[in-house]
Amino acid sequence: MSKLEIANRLRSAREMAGLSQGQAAKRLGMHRPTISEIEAGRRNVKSDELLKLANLYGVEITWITEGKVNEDKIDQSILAAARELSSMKDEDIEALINTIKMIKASENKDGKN
Amino acid sequence: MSKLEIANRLRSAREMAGLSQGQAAKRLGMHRPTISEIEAGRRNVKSDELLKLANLYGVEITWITEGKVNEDKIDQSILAAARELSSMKDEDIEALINTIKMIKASENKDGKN
DNA sequence: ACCAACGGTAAGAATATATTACCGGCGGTA
DNA sequence: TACCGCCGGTAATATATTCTTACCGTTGGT
Repeated sequence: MSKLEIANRLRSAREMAGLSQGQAAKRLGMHRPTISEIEAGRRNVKSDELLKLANLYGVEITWITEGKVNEDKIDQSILAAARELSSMKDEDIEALINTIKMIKASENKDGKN
Repeated sequence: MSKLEIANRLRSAREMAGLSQGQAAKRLGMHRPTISEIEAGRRNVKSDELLKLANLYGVEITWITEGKVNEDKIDQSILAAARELSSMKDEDIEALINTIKMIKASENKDGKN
């Protein structure tokens, strides 16, 4: 199903990025047959591979997985937060705080290419 | 690494969606231990699972994988409330906003189990 | 006490992946 | 022609992961 579509879009993205399977594999520390099998739809893509592939190919993950492009950047974010906060339920705030802790805990991570 | 972050966000998303591991597993035709192991960061998430999970939980894939959401706008009413939380850094605030949006989205979803 | 649901995890079977190697095709070039 | 280097596909098998069932302790309700 969407596995094949993902495979196809991964191949398209790689080609649009002007990379061979070998080049992509080398850059990501993967083996070339892995790329080949993935693009053939015979091999699953792990979520962290998906991240690295999308990043290397310069596309958004949602384009790989769903074929959709996400638009804008977060700008007026803080304003947004304020309003949303006011209508949140207590349990949601609790979950939110847990998430904040999580964010804090994983703060020193790298995500860029 | 990001595998653990993904695991944490998957758990957060599930909880915010108000689903137990068993409910989520049943809905997606997965086994409960699979969800458990994924959320513990011991099991890889396949790309199609990622798709289904994000969909079920009512969050965007990019939030799961990268902790980011590209989305719209809101107002400025309760700015003060947000500022209270704003001993955080900008990047954390950004993540916070994304989380809030996610929570709101899940509220209107199929909250019930 | 019971019961039901939750989430964690152990263990062996089943499946998937990693890694190496080999294949044929294709452009260039001598 | 032959040779070369790079490309992408794939076979083989040792290794790793996942599936599946089952059991555990905890919690909340009756």
